[in-house]
Amino acid sequence: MGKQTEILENIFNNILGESRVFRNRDALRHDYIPDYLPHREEEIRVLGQILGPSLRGTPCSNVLIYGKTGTGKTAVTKFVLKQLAAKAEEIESPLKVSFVNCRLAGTEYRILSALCSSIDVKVPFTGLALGEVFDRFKSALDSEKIVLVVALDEIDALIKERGDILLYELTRINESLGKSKVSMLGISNDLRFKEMLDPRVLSTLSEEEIVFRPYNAEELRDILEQRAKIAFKEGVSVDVAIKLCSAIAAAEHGDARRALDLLRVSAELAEREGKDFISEDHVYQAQKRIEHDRVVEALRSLPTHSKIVLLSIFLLSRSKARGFMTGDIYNVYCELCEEMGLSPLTQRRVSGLINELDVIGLVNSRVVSLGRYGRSKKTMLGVPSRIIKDVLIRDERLGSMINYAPKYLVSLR
DNA sequence: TGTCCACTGGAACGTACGGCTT
DNA sequence: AAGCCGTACGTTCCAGTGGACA
Repeated sequence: MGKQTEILENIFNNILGESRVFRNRDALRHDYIPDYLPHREEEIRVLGQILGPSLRGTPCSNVLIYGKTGTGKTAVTKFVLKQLAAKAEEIESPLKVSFVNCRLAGTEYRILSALCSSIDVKVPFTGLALGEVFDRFKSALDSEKIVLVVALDEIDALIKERGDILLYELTRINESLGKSKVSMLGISNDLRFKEMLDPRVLSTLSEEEIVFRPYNAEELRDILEQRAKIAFKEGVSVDVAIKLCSAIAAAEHGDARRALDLLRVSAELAEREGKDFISEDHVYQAQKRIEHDRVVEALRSLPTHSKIVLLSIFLLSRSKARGFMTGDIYNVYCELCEEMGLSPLTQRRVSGLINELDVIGLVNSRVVSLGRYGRSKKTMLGVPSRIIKDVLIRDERLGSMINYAPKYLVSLR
């Protein structure tokens, strides 16, 4: 066996073999649903009471669930739905449940097709008119008696870009249904979501409301401790790490997802070092690591023109100025495009791309007024320029432009 | 006090695409 | 095969605007 083969063999064996730290790594993933959710007894009880009637074959009230990310909305909902479905099977009730993440689904079409597949209706990936899919959904529902509980996770994503036509249709579906009934459960982490909604939809949808408060540090600690028991081997010392992880996450938004990620990555770092304890230092390293990975990933998956816009801002930020007007960015952008033999997008579009970069957090921009000199957006990098350079320099087309000196910049002085 | 800059951001529209129905 | 559909990504057009300057 050659030396290199041996090295790889070792690495693989290490990964496949027994971990010194983990017993069940999945327990730290945020999509893992434990059989007990600490500090959410009340929410589970209330949701159970609301959905309960559906077991008897009568439709239940529609519910709106609010709360910031990582407050357990999705976990509680999935937990309750799972038990509901199990109970329904036990007593042979005509109840079906369907859970759709609107943001992941992406489009109205795919949301509808997910709903269809939950009642065993096959629809093609694309090609059908929305109305056609909706009709199939309805007629399949009414072909037998079904009580369908539909959970729409991240429902705000559906409204924001597409308006509430689909939601409107869904809330009114019961009126045209004979035997079957549909109940809806909307989950949103945007509290302003209600304002964007058609009042008619809102009143039907929010017959009941549940608000999920963020977890505080102690509650987060309980959650982490519970998961740690499942995830880690006995004898692995994690108490310090758990304390720190929950403190950090509590200081941010009380986000359990964040806390779990932190703990998992810290543990992976410890594991890689061959340690059987997780230190505070591991947690701090993990914090940096998570942020770094997030940025790198966001950066890499950017479309070409967004990258060029970002590169323009990067090049501009080499001058000492702090924050750049859209006009300046656009000029540099056009120059880069020409240099690379690409036709530039319009300024309107670039302005939109800057907004998108702002949303991801790669840049920070705000609208400022310069009085006589107009009104524009002032934009600066939102992440260390080092990272941007490191990623862009590896880019096939953009790598060579990283040291380009824009003529426009020179002409400014 | 009004003017007017340099944009912003909404809205309507165009085009390309994959993939269905008929 | 033709025709239609939803989606993604752009363009074109334009009304609206905060505040420095005359």
